[in-house]
Amino acid sequence: METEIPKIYSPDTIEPYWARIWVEQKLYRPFGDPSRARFSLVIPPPNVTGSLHIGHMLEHTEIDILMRWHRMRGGDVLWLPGIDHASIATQMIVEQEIGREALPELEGRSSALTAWRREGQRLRLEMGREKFLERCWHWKERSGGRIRKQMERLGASVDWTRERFTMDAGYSRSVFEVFSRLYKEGLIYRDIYIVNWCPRCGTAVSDLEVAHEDRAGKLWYIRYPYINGGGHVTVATTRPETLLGDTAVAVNPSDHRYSSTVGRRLVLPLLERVIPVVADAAVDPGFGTGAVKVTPAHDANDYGIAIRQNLPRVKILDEEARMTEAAGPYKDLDRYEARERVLEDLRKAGLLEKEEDYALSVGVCSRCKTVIEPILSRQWFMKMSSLAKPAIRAVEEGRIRIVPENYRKIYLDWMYNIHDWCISRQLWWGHRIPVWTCRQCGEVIISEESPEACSKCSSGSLQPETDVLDTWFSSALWPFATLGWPENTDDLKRYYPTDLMIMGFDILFFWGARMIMMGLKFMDDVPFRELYIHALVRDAERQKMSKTKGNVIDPLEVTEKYGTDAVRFALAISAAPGTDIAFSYDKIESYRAFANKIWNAGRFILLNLQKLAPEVRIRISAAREAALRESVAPLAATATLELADQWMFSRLAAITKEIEEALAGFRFHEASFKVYHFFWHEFCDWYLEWIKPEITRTLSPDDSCNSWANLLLVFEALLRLLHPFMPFITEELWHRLPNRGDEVSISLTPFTLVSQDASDADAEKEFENIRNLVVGVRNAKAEAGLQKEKVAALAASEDGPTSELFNVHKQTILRLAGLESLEVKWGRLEMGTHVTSAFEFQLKYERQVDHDAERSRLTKERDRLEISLQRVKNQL
RNA sequence: AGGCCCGUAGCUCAGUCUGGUUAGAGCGCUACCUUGACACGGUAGAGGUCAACGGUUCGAGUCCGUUCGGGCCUACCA
Repeated sequence: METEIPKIYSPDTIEPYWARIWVEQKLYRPFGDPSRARFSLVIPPPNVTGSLHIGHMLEHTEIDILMRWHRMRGGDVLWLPGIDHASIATQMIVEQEIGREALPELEGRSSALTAWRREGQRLRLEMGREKFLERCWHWKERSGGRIRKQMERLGASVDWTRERFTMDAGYSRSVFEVFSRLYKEGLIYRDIYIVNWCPRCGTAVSDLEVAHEDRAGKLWYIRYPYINGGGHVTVATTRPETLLGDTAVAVNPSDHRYSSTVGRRLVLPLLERVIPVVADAAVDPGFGTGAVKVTPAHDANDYGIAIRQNLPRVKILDEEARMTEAAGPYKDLDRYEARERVLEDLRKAGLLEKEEDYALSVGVCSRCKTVIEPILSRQWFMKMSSLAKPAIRAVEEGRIRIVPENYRKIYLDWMYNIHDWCISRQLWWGHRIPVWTCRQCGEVIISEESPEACSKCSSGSLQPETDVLDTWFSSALWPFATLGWPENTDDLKRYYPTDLMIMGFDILFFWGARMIMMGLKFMDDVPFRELYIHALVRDAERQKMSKTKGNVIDPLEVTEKYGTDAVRFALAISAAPGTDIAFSYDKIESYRAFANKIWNAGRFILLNLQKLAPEVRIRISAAREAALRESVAPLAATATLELADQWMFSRLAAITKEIEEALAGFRFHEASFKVYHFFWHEFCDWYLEWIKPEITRTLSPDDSCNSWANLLLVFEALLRLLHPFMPFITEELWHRLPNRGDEVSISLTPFTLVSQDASDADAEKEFENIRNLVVGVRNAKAEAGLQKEKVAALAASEDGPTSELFNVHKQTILRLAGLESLEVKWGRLEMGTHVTSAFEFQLKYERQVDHDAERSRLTKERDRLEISLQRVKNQL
């Protein structure tokens, strides 16, 4: 009975089927078995803000390849999935949604987004905190579900039973615990300090959330007259409007130009306030005039000067970046209107000395691109220096290995220069800071639930904190909070520290560094042992993908069009560590072709299997299976194997090892390229062609079926080798192959890659020698390069090479190439070859009817095997 | 102001860590093949002073230095 197998592989029915089965069967729960090698990883939780983009798909593909690989080697593998609440990003999106609902008529207009955001923000305040949070949770359900669907469709082998969300109850408990402990230790404090304020989002943001943009600006030189006449001091500034908040002019104490000026008093232009000239080492004498205006409330540097010099702080900008009461006549003006007015007035007063063009880098909100305003504000901070120290040591001592290595230095540089972290946000969506302040006595109460009364004075009048924590505060706890901390759960004991973390460079500081600090602080151990930084996916022109440029590749769209396996493979084969990926539809198409190639190789085997007479038995003996598993010395005694089988078995063992090495080093491109090339150009082009006559032959029950047994073993091993890269098609074909219980039996266990872990050391060595003659050349080089005298002696002697190793290679070449003799002279190997190409002549030789043509070809090859002594001699 | 990455075939990229095979792949291109797994295929082929210069080495795409071109990151640049 023949089953119809289509000529073209169609992933659109097969992939969703397996995706569903995998989830339903909860296949990817870890064993929890201590006798197995543990491998755990917690997912970098995607933001609930929307659906996954192609960068996520790359990240998940890389992780999934490793997870499946470790699982197939018998490991106890945990990949824990989850989602991040993404405080500021989600709040913005939900506001925007609310705005859109209120103003549907703006749909399609270019200004719609801004208007919706503004309206949404207004409506949020109107509906109040509770209602708004309901909306956010509603959004979370929708978006979280979408993300989960996408990951299932990708075939991500996560354990859904352990899925976490950064705001679920248990997780929030961890957040509270951490906050409370850090507060009690004095590592979290509340203070008035200069913070980065986004006037549009209405919240403080951390240094990391400020993006820098180069803009053309101007440097204005302004005269500040002495109070009692007799000249002026000129200062240079890029922000003249902040003059209104100046409380001093500062110079460097060692700047002789100003030594007599320090201590004198000036009249602040426009406002006529009297301000002193102070000396402070923070002033760079080389900038501008060497004298700098000091605006303590709106500049972090100046704030430092103000503290040291005991200067007053005048806040002239409010939280919407409008001028305050303190700005006198400029009150209520926007910061840019104020700038124009101030300049105009200075000009009129003759105090504007000159202006110069000046390239400045201006800080903008990384969310909404609004220019950030440094503002003096009361916020919560985390002290970082004591937390950073162990995190620096962990990386320096190699307890965490960062790959690629250049990121290690970047990490360390940042950690050495770390500043305190502003952790409070004036937002609603997120973990509310668990603090109440007594209105009576000012006592600060840390509590998970709303307390009844002040613990100190028993007053019932408590002021709750309204701010929430920076999203990254909770993310920093991810590796242990997801495993149940602060409870000492079995999962925590078994799977912490995790073995690996994979993330993009963009969140190394936001997240990676902070996880390391928090893990060391609360678990007294690193959160992960290796940190692999993956590349960015760009478009074919290496441009960043963005919706506005319209060059995004949507994972759902390409997955539907080409199949998940093809997209995964295209991503994996492009993923060279440290290099961004130029991604294109062309690429995906060529790996769809690869999937089809795999399909058709399988189809060929299955069709011919069906044609066999029912009484024909293919038996796979343990010895044959062992030959495949341990085929490290293919040319040794395994006499039952045809040459082609020996070759195939040896190549399979070699390539498996190479792929495993590549995966261990996160060289996904290398691993996938190897499996691609091997499957197509060695297995299909050579082996399958070689074995074809045997496979298509009509067999009788007396036939040994050796070729069939070999082919089935090899093909099945190849499916397993391919599985981490292309899980769907390999799963489908694997299930179509004859199984245990059928007459034709394949006894290799399904979840073991062919591996050479337990190989005989001598055999391995011989295999290495034979497989790669290049190694021999290297060794010859080492002898030649390092021991010149010895080489000179060798070169002088007529009887050629004396090296044992070299003779081995000579013999190998002779045997493989089927040559009668070979002239070998000591020196440089002109033709490099290895077992593949040697076997290729042999295979071709035997396949060709035309022996003469092949003989001349081999003669040609032999000529290229000539080793020339001349060069070495000349050089010596 | 520091730091990082990239420059290899017409295009997009591997290969550089660990120097040594005839520098590879995909797409595109040329010729032939609709052959019983696969035209999303096969066979054969064209196409490369590996950005430039200098150094180390018996040997450099690979290591070191300089320059040019492109991109990126960090920073309390007033």
